[in-house]
Amino acid sequence: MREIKAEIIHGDCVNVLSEYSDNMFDLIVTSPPYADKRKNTYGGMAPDKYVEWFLPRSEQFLRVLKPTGTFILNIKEKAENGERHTFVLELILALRKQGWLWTEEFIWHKKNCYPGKWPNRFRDAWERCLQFNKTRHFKMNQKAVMVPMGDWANARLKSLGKNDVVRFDSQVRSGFGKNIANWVGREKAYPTNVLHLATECSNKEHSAAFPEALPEWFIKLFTDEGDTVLDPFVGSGTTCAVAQRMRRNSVGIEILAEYCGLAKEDIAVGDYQLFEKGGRNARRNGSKNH
Amino acid sequence: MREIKAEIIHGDCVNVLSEYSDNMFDLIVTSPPYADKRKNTYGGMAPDKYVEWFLPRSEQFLRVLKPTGTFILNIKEKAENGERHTFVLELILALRKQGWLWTEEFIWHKKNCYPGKWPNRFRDAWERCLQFNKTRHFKMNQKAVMVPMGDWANARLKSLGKNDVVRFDSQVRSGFGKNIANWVGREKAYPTNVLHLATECSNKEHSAAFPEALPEWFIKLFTDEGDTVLDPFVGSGTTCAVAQRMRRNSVGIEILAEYCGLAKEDIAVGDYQLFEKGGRNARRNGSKNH
DNA sequence: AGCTCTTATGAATCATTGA
DNA sequence: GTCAATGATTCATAAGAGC
Repeated sequence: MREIKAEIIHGDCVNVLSEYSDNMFDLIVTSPPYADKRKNTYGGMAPDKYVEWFLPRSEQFLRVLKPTGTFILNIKEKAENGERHTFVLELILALRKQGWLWTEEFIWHKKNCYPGKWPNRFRDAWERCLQFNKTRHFKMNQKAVMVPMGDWANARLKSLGKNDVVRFDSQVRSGFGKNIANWVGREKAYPTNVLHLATECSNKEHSAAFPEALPEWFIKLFTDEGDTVLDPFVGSGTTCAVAQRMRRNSVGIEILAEYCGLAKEDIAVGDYQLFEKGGRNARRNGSKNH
Repeated sequence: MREIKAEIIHGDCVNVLSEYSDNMFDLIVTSPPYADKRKNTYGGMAPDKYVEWFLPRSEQFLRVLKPTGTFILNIKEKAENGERHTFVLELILALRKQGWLWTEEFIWHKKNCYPGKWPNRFRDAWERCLQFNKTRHFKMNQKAVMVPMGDWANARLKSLGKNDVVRFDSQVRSGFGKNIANWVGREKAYPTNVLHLATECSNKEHSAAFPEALPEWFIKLFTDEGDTVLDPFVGSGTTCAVAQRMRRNSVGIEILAEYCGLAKEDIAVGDYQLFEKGGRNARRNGSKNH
């Protein structure tokens, strides 16, 4: 078996990537810091400056991505003064001008979105997962995501517990998944461009930007084993941990030193997890269990 | 009981609305012709020209909508040459320049979306429902659209024990205090900005732009009984039929005569009036309708 | 195992207060 | 006034504990 490498690099991706050659990566999947009024958070920048800040970075992404590669950008605009901010729309337009193709917009439906109540707004339960490409002919393994539950379902088809039905329904939302028994021997269904995932609510001290299932899904869809994944805003290292577990090489870049430390721990545990064949949650709490 | 009126008017909404006074409508909800679909029937509306075509119409919408009213625009860009077209993004930006507030973007998740398979694209299972307003203080009846609560509340409300009010400590972190008193006597929760509705599989010959549940939801949310709803691209009349059933007055405008006929059938005899653009004079098509 | 019940918590938003 | 910080509101999910 070939060795799988996962690197976490401390620095600003615009600088770090400038030292990489062209056409290195098969997939870029990331959840950049959102524009925010609060200056003291993660490098917080004003929404008005966001596009200007992003473009030099995406220029590097465009260069280091293979022609058959894909760039997935998870982002959502905040409400401000009663309005949705338009910086994401402007970013899409600017990226197209930069040379990207705006291939698709996936919706991540956050089933357990943040609570709250306001006089003229409901809770925000979705985020954008924007797909950009360099060419129309990119790699896409549709079959890899045909079985939403993966090996898990095959192992459990015999028992047919209540939870099996529930989890299947929540993944597919297709209306025909009432009973997992119907699924046996049936032709597998392709997913749509709407992803139903819960955010992770674990007892951890630091929060991941997105749940592991999100990068996992895109890595399955847009890469093969042995390919190389980049997350230029890797945060606590979720993307690299998932990539390693799935036997994809990965490079994660993070500007905040304290996150880099966490990210490296995550990889180490993930490496161990290769033998476990356990779920995501097992890996999260791995240190407790072993 | 006051009488509820439903009018279907044959004509182009930009002309028809010019004869209406300011501030007439409480809600505008519509699903306009998509840019690339009915190109031949609507006079060559290429995506590139869409914004230009739309703005004179939305200028009328802005004028005839009450300050407390809401404009809901159901729209989705199609994929063309492997890319999503950007005309909807450009439209949002243009509408803001025109004076609209872009208050929210609801996602309509189409549970049973159109089947099909493509080499590098999954089925499109969602559409945008863009919410625009004239002011920040618009009418919104949140209680009217509440949904059954998750199961956890049922069990929870019986016990009402202990530290249900804890987490109020609220010193570190922006964690919520959970004040169980807010749940007493409640069986329903507020929805989110993601709508899960199936498309309708009716046997009608025309293709319904949206299922009845969609205008119904927004009419519930943004109007009271006796209010007045406008659909400037009413098509087969779905919006007016729903409005009448919910005891809201409505005006539907449609440029295609054959759709006007269908719309007429949808509305109970005696409760609707069908007008021709440009006045009540008997004209060429008048005999067909009356 | 397989239930139920308990508990923790998350890329949120707005009105108000303070500098 | 303009901008930043604080307080108030709230629900789906999963881990863990108990039976």
